[in-house]
Amino acid sequence: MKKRTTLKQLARELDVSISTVSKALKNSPEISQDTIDRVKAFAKLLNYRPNNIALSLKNRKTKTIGIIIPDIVHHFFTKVIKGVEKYANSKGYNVIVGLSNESFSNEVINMEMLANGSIDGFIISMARETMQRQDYQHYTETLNEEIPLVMFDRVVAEIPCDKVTVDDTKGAEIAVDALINKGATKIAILTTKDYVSVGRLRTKGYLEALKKHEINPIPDLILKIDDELLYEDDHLDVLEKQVRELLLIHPDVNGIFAVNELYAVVAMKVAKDMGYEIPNDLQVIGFTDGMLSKHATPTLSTVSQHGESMGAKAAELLIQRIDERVNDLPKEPTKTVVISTNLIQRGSTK
Amino acid sequence: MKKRTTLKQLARELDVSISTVSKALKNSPEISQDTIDRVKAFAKLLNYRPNNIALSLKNRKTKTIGIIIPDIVHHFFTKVIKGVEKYANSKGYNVIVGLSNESFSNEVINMEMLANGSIDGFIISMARETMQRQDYQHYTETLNEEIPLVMFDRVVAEIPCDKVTVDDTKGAEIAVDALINKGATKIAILTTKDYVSVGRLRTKGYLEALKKHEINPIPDLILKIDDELLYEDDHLDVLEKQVRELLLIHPDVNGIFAVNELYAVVAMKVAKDMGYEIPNDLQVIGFTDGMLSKHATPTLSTVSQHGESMGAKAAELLIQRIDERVNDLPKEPTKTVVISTNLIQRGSTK
DNA sequence: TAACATTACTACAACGTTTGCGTGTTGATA
DNA sequence: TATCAACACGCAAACGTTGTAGTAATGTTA
Repeated sequence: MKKRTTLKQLARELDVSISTVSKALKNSPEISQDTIDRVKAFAKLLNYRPNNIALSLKNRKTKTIGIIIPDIVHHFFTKVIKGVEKYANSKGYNVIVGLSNESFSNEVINMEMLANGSIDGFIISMARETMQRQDYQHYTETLNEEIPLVMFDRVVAEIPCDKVTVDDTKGAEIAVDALINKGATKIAILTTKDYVSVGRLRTKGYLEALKKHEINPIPDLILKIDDELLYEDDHLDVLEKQVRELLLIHPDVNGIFAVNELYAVVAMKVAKDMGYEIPNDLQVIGFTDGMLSKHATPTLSTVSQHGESMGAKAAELLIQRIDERVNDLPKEPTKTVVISTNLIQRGSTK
Repeated sequence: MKKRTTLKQLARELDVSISTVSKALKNSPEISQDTIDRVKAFAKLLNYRPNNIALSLKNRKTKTIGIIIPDIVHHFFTKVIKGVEKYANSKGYNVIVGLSNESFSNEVINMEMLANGSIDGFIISMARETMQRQDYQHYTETLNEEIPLVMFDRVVAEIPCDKVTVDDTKGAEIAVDALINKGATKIAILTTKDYVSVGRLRTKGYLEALKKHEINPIPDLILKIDDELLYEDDHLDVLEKQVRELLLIHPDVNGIFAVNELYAVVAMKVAKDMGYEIPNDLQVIGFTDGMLSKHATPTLSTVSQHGESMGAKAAELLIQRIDERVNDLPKEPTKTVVISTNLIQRGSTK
């Protein structure tokens, strides 16, 4: 295997010491201009570039951050990665991606693979299974080892770390509020099981909006769908069936709020099939502004989560913590940054 | 900053040498069972884990591969990453992601950041700007340094490296063939400018299918859209306008083949607006099987690219090359693996 | 001309591992 | 009681850097 150019090689060929070469390349005043020029010329000739791994070892930091997400085939997470990457790159950091695939053990394994010194800190959104098991040991261990950790979107209060979330409750409330103001009187919600924090919080926002308008919530109209079927195509028909049943029993539903865009799109499809006209008979609002929302028919009004901002913010918080740690600065208390949502009005509402 | 447990610490506290600790942890026969037990117990107590960076330095390999893609907010690339990650992880590799954002300089910078020893090899899909400029110096340099490189999807013949592509021509041909067999007689194509290899090749397939059926291609029906507006929302209306004009001039078009799903979905939208009924008046087939295809109305028939397989295959090829290099095996000639496409029939065709 | 400052380097340790080889201590054998 | 394995461990080098401290060879000052 051909070896890359190293200081040692340059030193040997130029007949000076390794330190001289190192210093010359850094324009150290200790070295004569003459030598500096010679070294630099030769280094360029051999296309020398310092070995990052050696630097990481010496400096005890890798300038790399790890991001662990449940699924990459997902517009929201993808936006977050983009935000992380942009910010991280601007600070000279690289980004290494781990996919938990919604599995607890994958999450643990991935974190362990990276916590061996490969990264300076983590950005994480919990796997579904981790939320279900409520087993957070790997997070606390990471923190015990003083590896900084920032959680986003799917967070949990028990872990004392910086967090970036969306105001799920508020976002949902605003969406449902909008539906009501646009004339919807009987509003259903398509949400997830309660262990998914975002589903729970958005349901809360739904209820609060109803309360504000003195509408009594009807349990039938709250459809808690098993999150597992969210991205598995085979199960989408289950979702369809449930929505169909809902509309059969309550044909006068004239508003639907869905906690993600896929539920919303599926609901629109079922409703259209059943003869509803959107938005006249039935108005729909989703959550997360992705490709589907933009290109559904009709286009879907939705609560935008600003994934890219979330990613950038998470990266910012993480890098701050890394600096704090590396420079032995006093520890700031952990903070939770809430990114505000906003409602994007499109064709599925009046 | 708290330092992580190292062999040195264990050695000091156990009052043995560093080598003894290292060997004990590896169950070396040189070390007595008694010592092995003591060391292991203590190591577990202090939660010792070997420092990956030090290992990387020693072994001269990082067990990390870099993937550089033009855009992560894109279903296809996301699928590829997933495939890469899965395969790489199964082989003990990590994946570090670089985003070129379709920009040449970003691509170069990203590669340089990683080529400093941070990764053992690259998996790359070219940025649009790189294709336009046809400047491949950074690829050849990488190869000169003997850093293995695998290109996928957007590849270029000039670079002597392993490649993974889709049979774009064949895939397009099959799609157009299907349209014709289903009764379409006047078929338009929505494609990209020619510098985008996939656009060019798919157009070729379109022409071949027409030829096979002895249909004369009509230049008007070949719409070469500037790829730049593909993911920039502001420009989507330009696309819409072009499709609308096409249909106004040629109202008897009864088939559309689009080289990606977004073009297809937009075309369907315009056509529906203009009163076409899909698939009865007009049949549509797209390329790339993403979220949009599955959830458009009607659902979109499409040529599936099998992104995940492509990613897995690319990773496999790359890791083979890395092994080859590390173990100084004789160099296999470079190969190009073509992943076959298949046509998924859905609601937009009869 | 002895003492000292300056210049231009080199040596060395350290970051955390692994591993081939050397070595001191046993107990057994001749 | 010398000789020799076998055993259990330590030493040192190596991976590629950086930075501190040390050192020759000059030139400058008293």
